[in-house]
Amino acid sequence: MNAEEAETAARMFKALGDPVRLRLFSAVASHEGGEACVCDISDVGVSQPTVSHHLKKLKEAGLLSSERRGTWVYYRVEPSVLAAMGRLLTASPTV
Amino acid sequence: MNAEEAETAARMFKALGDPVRLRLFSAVASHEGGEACVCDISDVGVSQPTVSHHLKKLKEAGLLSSERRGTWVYYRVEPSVLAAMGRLLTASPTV
DNA sequence: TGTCAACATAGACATCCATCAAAACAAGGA
DNA sequence: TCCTTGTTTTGATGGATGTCTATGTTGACA
Repeated sequence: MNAEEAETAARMFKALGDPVRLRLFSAVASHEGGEACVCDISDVGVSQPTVSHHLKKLKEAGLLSSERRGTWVYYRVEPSVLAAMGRLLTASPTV
Repeated sequence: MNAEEAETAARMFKALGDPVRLRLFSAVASHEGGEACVCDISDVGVSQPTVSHHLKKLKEAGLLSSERRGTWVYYRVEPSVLAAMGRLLTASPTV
């Protein structure tokens, strides 16, 4: 694994390396339809701006995407990125 | 996912959320025999004490274990923890 | 147009973290 | 015992990060 690959992958792991973000991500992933509006997942113990801040981070890391529909903004997981991260962990050649 | 679970899992993701640590971890995992001494994997572009610092972090997160054999200290991956992290990502019910 | 609700941004602040140089520790050999 | 090599710990420092309050923006509706 070269420096560039490590940089990209680390950015994604880092995004999940915060308890609040991990709970938000998990809530979106497990929500009905694979997507959730912010109002559905905001009960993680921090203020609303903080939730918004963390969702932005997850989005910047490529783990979530968002779309506004009327009053609400819906977040959904990016399946391909998720699968890639999973492979990176389980496919480690622990010979 | 409750707060406590998130705390534990986030600690592991966080440990891999640094490019240097990710490269160190990958180097140990892909090294012959599934283990490597520090001298085998120190060429990641930072000073040797920094390497030691990061290896300690990975160890504290439960991702690596270490053992001293004579002059050298060998690190190896903890397969069970790795598998659990992989499951956490790929088993997300993206219904 | 005005108001309300959902969400995002800005700015401030305290804390954490990656990094290095220097020193300490551990083990083997002369 | 002294020296050399491999590894960890310590202490310092600059930068990143999580959190809040306050404010801005966007869209629905009367």
